[in-house]
Amino acid sequence: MAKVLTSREENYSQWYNDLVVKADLAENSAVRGCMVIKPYGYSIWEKMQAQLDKMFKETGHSNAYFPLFIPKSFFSKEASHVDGFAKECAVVTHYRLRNAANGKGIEVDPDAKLEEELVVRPTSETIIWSTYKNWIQSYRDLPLLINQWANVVRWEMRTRLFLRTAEFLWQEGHTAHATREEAIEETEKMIKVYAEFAEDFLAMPVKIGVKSENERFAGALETYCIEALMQDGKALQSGTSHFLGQNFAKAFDVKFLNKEGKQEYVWATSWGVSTRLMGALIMAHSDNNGLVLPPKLAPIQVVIVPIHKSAEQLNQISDKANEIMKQLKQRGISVKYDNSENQKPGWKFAEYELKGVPIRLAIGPRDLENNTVEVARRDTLTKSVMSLDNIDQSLETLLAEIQENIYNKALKFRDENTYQIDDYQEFKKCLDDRGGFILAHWDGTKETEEKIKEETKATIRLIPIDAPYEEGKCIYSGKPSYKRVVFARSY
RNA sequence: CGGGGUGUAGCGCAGUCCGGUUAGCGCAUCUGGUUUGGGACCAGAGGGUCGCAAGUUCGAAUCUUGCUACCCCGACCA
Repeated sequence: MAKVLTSREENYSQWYNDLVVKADLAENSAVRGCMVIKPYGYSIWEKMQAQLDKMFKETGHSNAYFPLFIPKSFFSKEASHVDGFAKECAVVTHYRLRNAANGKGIEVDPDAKLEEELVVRPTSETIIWSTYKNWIQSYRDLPLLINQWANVVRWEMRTRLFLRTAEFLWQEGHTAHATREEAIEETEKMIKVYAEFAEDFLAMPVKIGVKSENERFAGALETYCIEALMQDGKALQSGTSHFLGQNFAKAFDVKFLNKEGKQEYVWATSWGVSTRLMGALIMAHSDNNGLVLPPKLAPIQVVIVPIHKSAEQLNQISDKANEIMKQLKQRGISVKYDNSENQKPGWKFAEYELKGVPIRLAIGPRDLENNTVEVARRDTLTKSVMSLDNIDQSLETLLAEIQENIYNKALKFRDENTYQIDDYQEFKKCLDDRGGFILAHWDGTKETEEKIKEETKATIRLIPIDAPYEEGKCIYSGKPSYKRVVFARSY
């Protein structure tokens, strides 16, 4: 087989880059740091969107849309928020171009300078809370549960397709509540929605927890997150949910009249997942033959490849393929029949493996005689021959099995790469040799976390919310600690 | 943003050091034929402002300067 991918063992990041491009998911664009998401990649994103959107609606949220541009002054209203984002904001300063004086090309018209510069949103808390001020007067207006699907811009120095790009697509939920308790409950509810989505659809096990102060979202009192382990032993933050307290309510003066007739500041949350999930999906499951997609997110779940010598044979195979397609479609299974003459079957086999199609059917003259079909699984790369009787039922079952198998494989990998470590030398050695999640004691101080980061490049990925009480000593300082936190090197 | 590398046909590359016919090769594409159970074969054809812009020169893919994009390593971040 012709080699199209760099192998994981040879160069993991090159493997990732090759895969994104060769599987037709995305490519770099003419704009620095920005990607073009190609149709095949975008259709995976659309599947993610559809499912998440459904889950948001089920939990009572409605979609809305807020502007891309945010007046600069809004940004400075919440001090820690501006600190967090100031270094990576794109700013619009002018609103007009003109023909260049020398007659060549165009230039920014210096006379068209904006009175107030506009920040291209890196996130929308400020524009949304300035709006919520007008929407909220009474406790009867609460809770306010809004989500928006949008693009945001963070001017990153170093970008990688899907994992970190200057512009990316995401959803951001922004909710307003009457009480602290209710807001915390919302924050926790949504991180659980993300975890459920990651596990059931991405087939990717995640750990849930809260961020340390260092890693917390700028402007939040508490940041909950889900973290997944990639095949190279690095962690990937895959979703965050923030309890914002009353910080934004105070910054934008959003108050409500409670049942007792008193003015109170509103309690806030925000939560988001992005096209980074595409990166997670790729790095969680794929192999040296290409993408491995969980059936629930695969744009094509079943592909049928005909194998024939004569045109007459092809006709017979096509009849059979059409029958199968009809049955599969009735079950809501997406299926493609690739009868193109351009490529030989072998080429097609490799191509659909590269693209991660979960099941491939091959039908040839032998199958016509025996009323069978050759079924190849992408997750195990195994082939078997199945009867065409009830093939739709068999394949539906197989898709579910593949979904489960992919999850179990990822779970096994994560468990095998999660270590309890109590010795700092061993901690460092583990990071260098194997990576993975390291459960270790930490004294709870910022200073210790920063020292560890400096010396090992590992950060606290999360503090588990359900960690058992366990007396121990901080791996770095030796001070007392009562639960283990999760360390890892991360993306 | 710092250090290093790369940019020549859709893709992968040679040519650049040491300037000089008409800029090559493989894959892909198109045409015709033979093929088809794991990336087929033969024959022919099309496709290039050599990343962009200046400069040096009789002459630039090749030398000089600036810019730009991508890749790798750092710092920063989802």
